[in-house]
Amino acid sequence: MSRAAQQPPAARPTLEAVAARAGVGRGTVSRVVNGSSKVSAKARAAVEQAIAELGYVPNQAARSLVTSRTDAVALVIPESVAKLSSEPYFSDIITGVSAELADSDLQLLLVLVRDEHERERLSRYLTARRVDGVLLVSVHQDDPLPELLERLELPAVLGGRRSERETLSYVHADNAGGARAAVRHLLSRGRTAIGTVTGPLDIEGAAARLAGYRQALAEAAVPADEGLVAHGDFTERGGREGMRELLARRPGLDAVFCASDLMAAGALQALREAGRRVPQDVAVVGFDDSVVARHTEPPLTSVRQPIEETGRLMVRSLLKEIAQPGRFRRQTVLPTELVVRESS
Amino acid sequence: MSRAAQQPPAARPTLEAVAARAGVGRGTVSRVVNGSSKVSAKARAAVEQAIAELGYVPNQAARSLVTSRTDAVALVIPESVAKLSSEPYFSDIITGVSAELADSDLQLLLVLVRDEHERERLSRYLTARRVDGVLLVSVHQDDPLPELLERLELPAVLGGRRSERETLSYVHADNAGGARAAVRHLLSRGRTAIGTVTGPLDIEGAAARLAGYRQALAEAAVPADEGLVAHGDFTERGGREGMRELLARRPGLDAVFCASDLMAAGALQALREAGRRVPQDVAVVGFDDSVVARHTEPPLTSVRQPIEETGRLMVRSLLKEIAQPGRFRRQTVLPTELVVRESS
DNA sequence: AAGGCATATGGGAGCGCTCCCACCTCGATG
DNA sequence: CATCGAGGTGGGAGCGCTCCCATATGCCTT
Repeated sequence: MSRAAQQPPAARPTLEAVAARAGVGRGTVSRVVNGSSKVSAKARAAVEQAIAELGYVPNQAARSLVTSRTDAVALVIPESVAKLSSEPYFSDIITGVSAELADSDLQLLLVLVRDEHERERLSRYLTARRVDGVLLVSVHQDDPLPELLERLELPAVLGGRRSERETLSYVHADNAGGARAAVRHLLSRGRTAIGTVTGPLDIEGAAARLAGYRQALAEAAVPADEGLVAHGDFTERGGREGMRELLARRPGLDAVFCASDLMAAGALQALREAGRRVPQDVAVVGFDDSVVARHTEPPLTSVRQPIEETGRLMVRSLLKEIAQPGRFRRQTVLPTELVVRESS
Repeated sequence: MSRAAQQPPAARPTLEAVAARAGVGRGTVSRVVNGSSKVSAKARAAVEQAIAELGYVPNQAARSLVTSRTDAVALVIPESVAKLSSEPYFSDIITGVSAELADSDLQLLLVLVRDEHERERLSRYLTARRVDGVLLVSVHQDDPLPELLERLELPAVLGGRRSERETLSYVHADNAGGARAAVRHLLSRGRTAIGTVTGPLDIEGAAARLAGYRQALAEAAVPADEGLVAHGDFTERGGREGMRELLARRPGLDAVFCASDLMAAGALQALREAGRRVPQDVAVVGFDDSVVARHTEPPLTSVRQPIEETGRLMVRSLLKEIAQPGRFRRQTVLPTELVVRESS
């Protein structure tokens, strides 16, 4: 007796069981569960009571099998460049995405792609259409994923874009504008020899920040000097090395714009190491206005971009695209804002 | 013609189609796909070729319907306390979990629980058994989720534990030991009036850190002084306020152990504000050895706990529990390590 | 009073898969 | 040479649901 009781972990009731209990047909129960309006008040009440009594919960697999919807979307984060934990960008994206998704009935699948092998796995997964849509952040120029998404006609929204002629939907911050504001700010502080440490230029956002830097200088009629441009990779180490390079090439520089806060933190280290005072000798500006910006010594002036908001908007675009797959691009650009602190 | 070609997005081939093409029965194809050994080499070759030619990918929903496995696990993060982005702990857990999951065929569902309403949703989700297992971090004393997991007999592993008599499987760091090491270190530096800012004590890890602090003092025969204990909540602000409180109550204190780096960063602010030098006047030690520890001024001495490893081990335990649901607890404690920097 | 229409309802068919059982081959055995 | 079992194989049944069509019900129109 006790054996029998413990063996089957309380088989879940089915639609059919609910129908029987409520004294209606399967169709009616299905209609109630899915919120159809074409059900009489009486039938609805009976069904709802039966559902409550039985503790009925729909079986998603069965539903999915017939509707071929999965009620899940994937957030894909290529982790090739930065570690999740050191790059606050990803955490904020996740927060925004999750928050916006909470009101829908969609589940969030998190997929970190570390290497070729894992990308392969993801491709198979997407080909199997195991999700209704995909959010993809930190896209590289030659990333094969966006193309795959287009080919599969899978609803997708990018965080960032591959180029200015992006064919997929995307949401991103006004990187060029933000960089421009940063450099103008440095100019307004009387700085003239302004260097920059870029991010990986195969990410359009990084390229746009470099372009913004150049624009601002050009507007101010400051002659271009490629010796003032060092290439980083968004990491702290990259920032440190980029800064050292700049100092070696142009010892007289009096300001630097870094394409990320993490790199700016690295730059601060290199400057300290070289005995330069910040901001007296060299002013520093970062990008992202992440947690680190407030904790460096001195705290960083930085370009704030609304990352969490980016995640939210990505979801909103994706939901629309899923609702009506008439794939028309939805491309959103969010404004940035300069936050001035002691480093400039 | 062109219309017809564009309408159906290339209906995916089914098991049946593969079987027809390979000239075998459905059963054989299923056996090949699922790696059964009871298939002749010839049949296997034929099936594999057909799969390749047709680009067949199994339909997970159909499979799930009959096996009632979902091939997905959920990582549940209650976001009530800290924001994902300011708390590097979560990012590292995610990284570890995702890495360890990559080799299995399980998908990672990320569920951030912000409020009662979302917890409700999660409960329904779990009741529907939409995942094969659950990873739950940052458990509170009175969190109803662990109980639900036990009731549902859903494989689950906690990051941390509810109490010392935890009945579920868990993985966590040796919090008490880490705190003890931190305080001993301060004692060895000649500090005697050592305060602490605790985390939320309904999290066992935070309580254990406080206990470790007390143990170390007791061992050294330092009389207990409740005036040296302030309560925080793991946030920077909490650390700042806790430190202010301590300074007000015990102006003569010469060291403080904070239960998280973020709180230590806040404490540094309060100390600066009060004109105390670190470490000359007051030594500071944090916990976690997160990114912020390296960026504060001065950089923080901190207790390193292997967070990513925690995530990995949680997954390993969960996989075992899923494989053989004979629910026997697997409880792992990981060592911590003191990292000494300039703040002490 | 008969017909017409909108609204509700029941239930068959079928989604793509795994499970399992019946069957079919062969080589080994008595 | 009949018998047996092990290894392979085909395919029926059925997982729980939605879709859709046939049918029923009630009320308004002429």
